[in-house]
Amino acid sequence: MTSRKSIAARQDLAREGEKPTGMYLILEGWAMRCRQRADGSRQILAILLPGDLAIDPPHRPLNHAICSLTQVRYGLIPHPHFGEDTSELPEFMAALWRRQLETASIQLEWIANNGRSAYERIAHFLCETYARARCCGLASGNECEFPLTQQDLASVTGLTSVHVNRTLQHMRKDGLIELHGKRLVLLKPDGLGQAATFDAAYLRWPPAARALVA
Amino acid sequence: MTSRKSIAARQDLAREGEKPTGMYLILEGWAMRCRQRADGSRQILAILLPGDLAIDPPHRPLNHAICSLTQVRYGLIPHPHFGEDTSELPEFMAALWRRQLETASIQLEWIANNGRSAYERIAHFLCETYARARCCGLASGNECEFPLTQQDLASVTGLTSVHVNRTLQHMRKDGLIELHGKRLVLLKPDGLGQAATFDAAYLRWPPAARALVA
DNA sequence: CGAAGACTTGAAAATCATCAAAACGAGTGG
DNA sequence: CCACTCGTTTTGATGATTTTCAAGTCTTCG
Repeated sequence: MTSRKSIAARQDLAREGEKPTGMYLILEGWAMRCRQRADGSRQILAILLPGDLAIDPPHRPLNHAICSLTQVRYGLIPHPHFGEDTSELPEFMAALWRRQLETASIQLEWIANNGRSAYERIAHFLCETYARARCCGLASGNECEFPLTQQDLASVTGLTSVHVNRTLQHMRKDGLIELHGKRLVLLKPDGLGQAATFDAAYLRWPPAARALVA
Repeated sequence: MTSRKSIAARQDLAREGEKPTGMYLILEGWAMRCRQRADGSRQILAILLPGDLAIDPPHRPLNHAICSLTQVRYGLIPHPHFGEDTSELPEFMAALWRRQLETASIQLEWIANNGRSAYERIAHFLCETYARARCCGLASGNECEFPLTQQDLASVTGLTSVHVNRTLQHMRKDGLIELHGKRLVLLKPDGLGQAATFDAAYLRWPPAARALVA
């Protein structure tokens, strides 16, 4: 890793238009891929948790930004080199490849959001995010840190914050969740999963990232 | 490549629940990733054109099917092996890696659909698909083959076929497209691109696939 | 305490879904 | 060539979902 940096909440790790010089490895805190739209609204394209890598094509301007949600510690790892004279460790390449396949699986699941209702979308995102947070050791019991505002949830799901608010109230009335003060509690994980048709199988959690962090 | 196969239109190359034994390389024809939902409706998660690779985590059941849209010729390539004793060609690995990054870029773009209106979604899909088809040599002038029905378009965009129909009529009235008989014409590519806020930069087209096919 | 951001609420309007039926088109067999 | 069928496209009417706008309340934090 070339460097380790720290950055405050709600700042850019990389801006739209920049050409990434490496892969961003999140060491601590929450980050996201975030696109600014012409009308000023934002669209969140991915959530990055500790251990996650933001890998983008090298030498190409990003068409979105990579931003912190909370304070973030991160590292910038040079892009791997696959040429004849590669000096990369094979197990590093293997970990990277698995990671990328996992990322693709998560992205497919987000694409499936297009066919889901507001309630399903939000429920699915909460299930996924909780599961991922849990695997980074960020959850205890049925509870985890959750630094997204309802506005952020709206940017994730492509809904308005007003509708997110009402849908969350609906979920609370259904006794599925608690959500306040940057903290999420799954009161009925199974019920929520059912509402979201959530099946965690697409989430694999090899501790590849830990090898990279070490 | 272990084998080359041919399959009729609207058949499964791989079914949900199967564990893929390799990567599906499309040689000819159109294919898709397709999820069957509980209520019977389908959701199209990706379109696969000649030269495209469907790569999934090995040894894990697919949570969706890979199906043909038209008649398809394809090959099944063993998953790459990254161990110490890897026997893969470095340029093969490099091509594979670039391919996967490209796929991730396209997927991010589809995720952005969550924040788009029906008109934008459809316009964006048409732009992207035309651009990709063009790069496979499947387009001439502003015209290309387009084997998706309006029902398929609905499955891609997460809309109903009725609404897709009305939106297409709207586009025709705007003089942007012609679409009938499995053929798409972009009458005003720029106008359509503008309506979709489409920027082709995320599509890179290294002829990597050709190296794989050869 | 004050200010800024986040959350909540209500009413009206736009978008999109649902249901049902009709028109169109391509292919098949008589 | 015609009649028939099947899938696709088109149309209309109605209803649900979601957005928009605007205002109010609640938290958090300096």
